[in-house]
Amino acid sequence: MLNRVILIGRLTRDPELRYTPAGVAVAQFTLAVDRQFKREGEENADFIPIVTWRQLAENCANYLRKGRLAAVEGRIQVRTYDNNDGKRVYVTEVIADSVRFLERGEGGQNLERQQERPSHTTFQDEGQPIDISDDDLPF
Amino acid sequence: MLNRVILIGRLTRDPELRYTPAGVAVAQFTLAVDRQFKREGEENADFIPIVTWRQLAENCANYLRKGRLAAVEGRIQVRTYDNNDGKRVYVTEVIADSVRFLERGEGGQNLERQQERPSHTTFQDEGQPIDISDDDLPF
Amino acid sequence: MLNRVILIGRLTRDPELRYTPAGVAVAQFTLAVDRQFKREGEENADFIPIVTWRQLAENCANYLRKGRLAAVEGRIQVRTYDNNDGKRVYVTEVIADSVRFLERGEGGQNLERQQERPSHTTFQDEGQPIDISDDDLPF
Amino acid sequence: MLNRVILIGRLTRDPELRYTPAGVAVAQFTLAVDRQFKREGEENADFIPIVTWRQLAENCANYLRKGRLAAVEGRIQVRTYDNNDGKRVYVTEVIADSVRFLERGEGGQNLERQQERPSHTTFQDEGQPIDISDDDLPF
DNA sequence: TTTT
DNA sequence: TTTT
Repeated sequence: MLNRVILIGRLTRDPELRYTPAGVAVAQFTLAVDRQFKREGEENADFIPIVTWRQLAENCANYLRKGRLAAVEGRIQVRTYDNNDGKRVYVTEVIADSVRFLERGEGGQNLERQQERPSHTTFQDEGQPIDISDDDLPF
Repeated sequence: MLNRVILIGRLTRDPELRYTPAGVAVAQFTLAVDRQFKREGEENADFIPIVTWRQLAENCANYLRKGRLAAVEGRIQVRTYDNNDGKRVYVTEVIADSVRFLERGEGGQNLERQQERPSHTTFQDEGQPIDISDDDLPF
Repeated sequence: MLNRVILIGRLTRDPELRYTPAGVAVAQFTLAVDRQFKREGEENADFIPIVTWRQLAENCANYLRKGRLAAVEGRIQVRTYDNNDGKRVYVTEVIADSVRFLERGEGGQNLERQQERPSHTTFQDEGQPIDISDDDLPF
Repeated sequence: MLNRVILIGRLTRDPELRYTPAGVAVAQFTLAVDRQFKREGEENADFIPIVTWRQLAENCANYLRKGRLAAVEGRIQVRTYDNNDGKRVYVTEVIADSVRFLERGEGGQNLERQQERPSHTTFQDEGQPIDISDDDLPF
């Protein structure tokens, strides 16, 4: 069925790049998406965890940095696992199939990895889902 | 910033209708959204919690039932609270501003509340967010 | 950049299936998408032309019929050509990459082609755009 | 039914602000939305006409300029009218209900109207559609 | 040229 | 009629 999410927000930290045991790249970061209406005594943003795979993961790790504005297109995924206390935990993430960098990287931290970075480029994930079980996941 | 979600799926149960202390209607239900690609030994759907407010909540409670197909438009919201063990818990929900009923209700459980129900109608939330804190929430 | 469209509506006619000179399937149909607010003396729907390619085109031609409810995901494309009077004409279409059939086909016209039709299935286009010029287009 | 469009692109010109006979503000501009895949001998962008109403129209006219990057959320609308030669003409536009300015205005043309302009602000249309017929339209 |  |  249909499951589509489009977000524009800023990264709360640099993306974290890892690899599955099978060697597939995964990058994770959190988008702070400002809310339209602000209320007293409340956060004014939603902090939404984003997951990207394969080449898109590597591009995000190479070109995105904390504070940068990005547009993310993807789908909501709900993972579930049992924690140490035997309680079921629900993890909701957006699996991105496209990430657009809305600002050029002009300085900032970790610049060394940003040398060849593009500005205003869209990166796509073109892959099918990978056959991994949750315990293969590097996080 | 931009935060938009569009889902099509089926209700896993009848919607639950409650009221805030201030008397504002809230309805909750879960949408089972089938995944595009199926993998071995895994759920083939994401179960996504939906929240609706005001008149839209009442319409959902009146006209939607377990198993029905619906299209939901809204935004991702991440709530956070500390549980009994003093652990921070993250709750991710889709706050709907429009719900479209994609099937007429023709029988099924709880029919009594469905007498005047429409088929293929879209209901909208037209309101601003309500000023409630988390402990006002009836769930 | 980002260009995303999501529509739910009914087909105004059966899809038209054609082939480019190179043998690539193209299907076209129009979705009638009801407007939220109705006004006096006006159409109550937008009639939006949809184009699908390759296997998705064949699936639409095989399983979709006039009057059926469908969800379409795609992007807006604006083609331009010069007509007989030497005037520039703008054609706006939605190029679909996914079509979901929201009703099973239970009779209706052209039933012969509907024998094996699925209900509530999503079909995807997985292809890259094809290298054709406008005069290769079979319409 | 559902009719949702999300675009990110650049304005091809400054917005044009007009008023209906009843005094309602309308702004129009065109978004150049780069295509994902480029093909030989073809435009690499779709040029999509955007219409905004009321306060949102005034904000666009005040703060958006040619070349600026913007995110637009809205719906596809197809208008139809008969031209001088008695031919039916179809006009497809995106009626925006939210426009986000993705770049601060830092110089450029027509700066005088940009003094108090915000950066990275989202403006919303909150109105119902206005009861106008096509010949009231100022364009 | 329009669907329910 | 098109933007970077």
